[in-house]
Amino acid sequence: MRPFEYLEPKNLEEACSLLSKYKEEAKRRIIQHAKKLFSERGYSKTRMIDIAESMGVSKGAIYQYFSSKQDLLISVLQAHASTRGREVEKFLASGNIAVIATGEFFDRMLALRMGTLTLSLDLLRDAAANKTALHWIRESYELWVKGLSDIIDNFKKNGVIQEDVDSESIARGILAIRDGLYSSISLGTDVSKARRAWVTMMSSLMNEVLVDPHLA
Amino acid sequence: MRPFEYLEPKNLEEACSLLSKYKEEAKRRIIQHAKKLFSERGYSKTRMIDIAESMGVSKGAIYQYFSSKQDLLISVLQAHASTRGREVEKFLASGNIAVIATGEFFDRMLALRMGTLTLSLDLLRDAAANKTALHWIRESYELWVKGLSDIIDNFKKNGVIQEDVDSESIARGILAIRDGLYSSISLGTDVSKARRAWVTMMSSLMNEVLVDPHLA
Amino acid sequence: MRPFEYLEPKNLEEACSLLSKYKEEAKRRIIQHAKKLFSERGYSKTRMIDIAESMGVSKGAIYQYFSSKQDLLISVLQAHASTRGREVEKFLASGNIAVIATGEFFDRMLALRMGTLTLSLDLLRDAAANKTALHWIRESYELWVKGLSDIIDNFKKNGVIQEDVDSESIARGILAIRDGLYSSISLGTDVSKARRAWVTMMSSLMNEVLVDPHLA
Amino acid sequence: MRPFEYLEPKNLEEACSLLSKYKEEAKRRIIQHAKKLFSERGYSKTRMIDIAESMGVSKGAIYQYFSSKQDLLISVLQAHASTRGREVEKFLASGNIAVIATGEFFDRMLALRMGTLTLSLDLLRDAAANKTALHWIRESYELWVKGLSDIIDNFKKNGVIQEDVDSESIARGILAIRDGLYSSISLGTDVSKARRAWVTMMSSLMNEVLVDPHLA
DNA sequence: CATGAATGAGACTTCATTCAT
DNA sequence: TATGAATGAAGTCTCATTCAT
Repeated sequence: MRPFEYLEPKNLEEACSLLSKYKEEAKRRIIQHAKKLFSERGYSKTRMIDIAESMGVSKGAIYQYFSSKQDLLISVLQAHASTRGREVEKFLASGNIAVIATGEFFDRMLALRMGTLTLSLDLLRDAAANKTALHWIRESYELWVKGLSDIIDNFKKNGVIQEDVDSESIARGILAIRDGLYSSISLGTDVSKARRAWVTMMSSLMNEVLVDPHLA
Repeated sequence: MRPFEYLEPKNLEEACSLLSKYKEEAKRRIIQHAKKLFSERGYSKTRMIDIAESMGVSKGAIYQYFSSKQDLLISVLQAHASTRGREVEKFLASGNIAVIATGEFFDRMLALRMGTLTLSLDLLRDAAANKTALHWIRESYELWVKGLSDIIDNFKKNGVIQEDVDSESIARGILAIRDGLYSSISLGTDVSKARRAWVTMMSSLMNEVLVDPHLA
Repeated sequence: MRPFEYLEPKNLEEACSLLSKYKEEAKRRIIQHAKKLFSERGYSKTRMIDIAESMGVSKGAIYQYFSSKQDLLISVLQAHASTRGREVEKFLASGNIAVIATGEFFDRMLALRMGTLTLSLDLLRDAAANKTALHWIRESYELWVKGLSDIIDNFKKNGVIQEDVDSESIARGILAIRDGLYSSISLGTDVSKARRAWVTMMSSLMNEVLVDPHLA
Repeated sequence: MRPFEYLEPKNLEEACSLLSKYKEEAKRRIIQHAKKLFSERGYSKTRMIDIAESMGVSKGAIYQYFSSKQDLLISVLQAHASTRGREVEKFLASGNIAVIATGEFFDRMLALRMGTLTLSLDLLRDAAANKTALHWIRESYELWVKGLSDIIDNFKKNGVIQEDVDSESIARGILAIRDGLYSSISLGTDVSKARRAWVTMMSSLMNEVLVDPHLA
């Protein structure tokens, strides 16, 4: 069985194009399934055959696209990092800082973060993982910090946030609450309780840092 | 080689007592070393021989004290849970809420938390782990939440903290920041940056919840 | 290397059929080799690698067909039990009771019995073996007893054997001689001496139980 | 704990004597317990600690008397062989051949034979066992054959048994029935059924070989 | 002489990876 | 390109044996 649907090409050019697309899509699907399983069970406890079976293909098929399990992990993380880049952009797009203190915001963010933490920690402990992948993880975390800091700085310039707040520390604090609450959810905490904690903490924070807390 | 030093007994009674203590101590030391490695490398990636070699004994020796790797993990977690209980007590003993917003407090807490997060997530994904262990982890987390909530409630009664704050949500938020910052440290963030973020976040929070913020 | 020869399929249907046959045959061959070694060396002293090497494959290959050494033993016994069923049928097919007292009969029977005794005793002592396997062994032994008893009863009806003989006891006695002589052969007794003992004992028995001993 | 009771010596000579006796007895007890377990569970599946625990001593104690598990097995078999010699003697002491065809005789014989067969087969398959032990087993089996043959020959001389019977074959046949019935009992056959088969077979045989079958 | 903690060779089993089809 | 049987390195666990006490 093929990991991605096969379309009948009409000529050589289209055949090449379809093949290329096919391979692209096949890789994407493998990464998608691998990410799901790595996040759920952890890297070591996920077998290549688990990934293959979750897609309905054979083990061998995966090796057509990835040279090893390590390579697949790296690809999963790469894909993750680029997704994150887009997450940050979306985050930046939001015009009003106060939305951060809402339950909706929490839910949306949670969905994006899902699985990332365990994935990152797994790779981190894998001695065999190459330096590049490690670098991506760290860099992508700092990307978040930087992105959030910049937003805060922007709001400072616009007079929405007070001049004297430590943007980077606030950014790190917000991300920490996100990750900490996510971990607690992994450990069994109700999402509703975590959401409430988020709203409470963010509301307090907004009260402190906003020039005009009435906006929050 | 013995995993724990041998002390010369003076009589039969003392010999028996020493033997018992010896086994106790041997178990404790194995748990200690296992905890360190499980935390650093993860459960799957830590081999029994790694633990044995880190203690300077053979792998067979470990099996005198623990029937399997799983059993050892459970014991590590049990030991962890009981340690946590004591942590909560110490935490409760601190009289002044405002110390929470200090770097010293952060450092002390970090030391206690070291290794817990990764350990917990690892077990969580280990399908073979028994329900009891899972229960301990969740329970011990909720113990923290409860302990912290109670402290906050106490301060409310004493008029130190405002009546209308949501104690549980604040407690969850504080623990989330702790865990999130710890994770970021695992991922490579400087401890100093994490500490600054902690102090910033906690100071803001104190300003919000304390009746008389000047105390903070 | 494959444990069983590969045959070129002519079409898809045949390919599927061959694949299925291939796996069937592979299992059969593993069982065959395992049976030989278990019988010769005993279950405990036969390593999985011994079986694999005796077939010219790697030990991993065996685990594609059997989930554990225990599982393989069970399968060996199952195969044995079904073979025995066929033995009993062949035995029943023989029309003349007197052939039982011949050396040829002994040789043929010995070949069928080869390996069974030690195999059975081995399993019997293996506490981990499941009840089902134990049941098979016992049942297949009683199948022999029943089969032989029925033959004797038939000969009683036909007036060949005297009415007052205890069919079941005679059946058990005959099987006991068979097994006892086989054991002695295992312990080093010459086959020729065992064969002579068989003929002597069976001739005596026939003289006793036949209505007209001249037939013997 | 000591494997054999300790008696207070009164002088040096007595001390030496007691020590010697003590060691003798300790060996005897170990052999006794080892024989029981080897027979029940088989050599491979019996652990040194099982033997030690069945006696209430430590593993180390056994190594004071036997250099290895193999050595212990050899000793068990040696002890067995010498016991057998005495069995044969007792057998010879019985004056009346016809008692052989009784249930009492069967029961007595069964008790003596218990465990021997599996023990012998176990050693036989143990490649590491030395040639001497193998020789003992075979020799002791032939000792039985010879002993029984001699008795039959004696009865021939006394005119109790017919002159033309093949003593050795009859002897082998009788031993085969004994061993075969014992095996069947191991496999789950009722002792009562086995006993009845024995009596039936032996009665038939006596009828054939005795000069005056009325004695039987 | 007895003990039992420690050792380490060796067995079973898993699973990433290869490769013939 | 897809398949899945075969491979074999590597990990867990057992247990005979040693040896300090």
